[in-house]
Amino acid sequence: MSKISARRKIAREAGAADYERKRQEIIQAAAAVFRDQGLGNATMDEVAKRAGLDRASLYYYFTGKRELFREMVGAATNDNVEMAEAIAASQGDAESKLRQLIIGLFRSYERHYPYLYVYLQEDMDRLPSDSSAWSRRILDLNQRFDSAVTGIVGEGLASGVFTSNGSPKLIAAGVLGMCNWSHRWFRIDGPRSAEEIALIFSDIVLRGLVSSPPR
Amino acid sequence: MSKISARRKIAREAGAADYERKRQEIIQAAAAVFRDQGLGNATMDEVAKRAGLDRASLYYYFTGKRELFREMVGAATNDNVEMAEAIAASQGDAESKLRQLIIGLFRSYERHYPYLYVYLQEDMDRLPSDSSAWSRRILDLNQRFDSAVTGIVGEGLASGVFTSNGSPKLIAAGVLGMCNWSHRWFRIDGPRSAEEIALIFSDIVLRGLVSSPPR
DNA sequence: CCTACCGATCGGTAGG
DNA sequence: CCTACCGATCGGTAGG
Repeated sequence: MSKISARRKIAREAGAADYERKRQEIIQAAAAVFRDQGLGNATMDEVAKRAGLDRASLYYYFTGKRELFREMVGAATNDNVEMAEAIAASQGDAESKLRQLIIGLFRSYERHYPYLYVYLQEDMDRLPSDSSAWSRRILDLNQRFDSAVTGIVGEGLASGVFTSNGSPKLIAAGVLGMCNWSHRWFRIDGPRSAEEIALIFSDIVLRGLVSSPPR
Repeated sequence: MSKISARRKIAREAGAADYERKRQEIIQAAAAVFRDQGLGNATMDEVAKRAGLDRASLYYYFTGKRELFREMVGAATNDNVEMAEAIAASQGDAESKLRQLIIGLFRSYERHYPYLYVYLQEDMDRLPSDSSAWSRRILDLNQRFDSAVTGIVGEGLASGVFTSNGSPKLIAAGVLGMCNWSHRWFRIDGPRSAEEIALIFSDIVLRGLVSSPPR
């Protein structure tokens, strides 16, 4: 019996719900391990221990480490891009859009914790070169996300709402860096919520970008 | 001095210079590989290829991958901390200090390229747990660096030069994130010099932090 | 006896 | 879901 049909059989007998629940448990456990150790250093043995089952059993639910990683970051990154594109396409000036984006991003980090951080801490350019459909999709998502942010900044500069010597791309890189670097220090049980942090950061960035009224 | 010992001395001196030169060549090659692949994924074989010698020969010059990494990032991080502490201890208000720090940091990235990026892209908390003297030293340097930056921000808030709802630590994390994330996108042969980028970023951050005069 | 290596192979561990 | 095990690969080291 093939792996797929074995899965189907189990799914029928024990219920697809159990199978799926177990998968989610494993993803949770794996995410904690990946976050702590990094994808490369993390071992499947460690994941198994954290999930409370034998290492070999992981391969019943997932084809391997790579699939585990992909499933945990795929949905989260997708959400993220949709959020950014919705904000970019919305009504309002660039200032409010950029603020919404920073807030949306931090909320996303919190809601999907730690999936997006697991993703952020891996440099996709450096992951074992693999021109798979997944890699191409995630690269496309990344580009769309960057485009949305760069677009908002560019809009702000063009309309005169923002003032800066930097290009939209460079400014976007700065703002995103400020947010993304939080993967090194943000803790879900820390003193500040993601939203509080987002507000403070967006205050700084927007005061820094928004053109001062003439005095 | 006997003929023999004279010869030995010359041989030793010429050898030592060659030896040191060779070491530096290897460090250069290894830095490029570590930067491209990340420390964990990089193989000594790749380093050897890039350096143009046999893999086994690397072990004549370095005890291993770890020593290679340490030597390349050690000096650079040390410079960095001294720079930050000198700025923190200097005359001037927090605004000019923070600007100097951002500029100093980007200059440092450029000058030590890619050593500091090799360091930044590794999460020291996650490197194979090793409470060696080196690890303790580098951790201490990190703390001193953060303290210097946090100190400058705190000084700015306390003196009223800066206005923000954020703590010095949080603001410092934001500013440093903006700079540090450049390890993902800054290229030494890119369109902007490190200094240009630093000026643009510090304009944004400082306009965002410096208290507006009452209108 | 030291230097700068090389070809071959070790022990240990990873994913599967 | 486990026990036993593989093929491959890595960092590091032996003798010459």
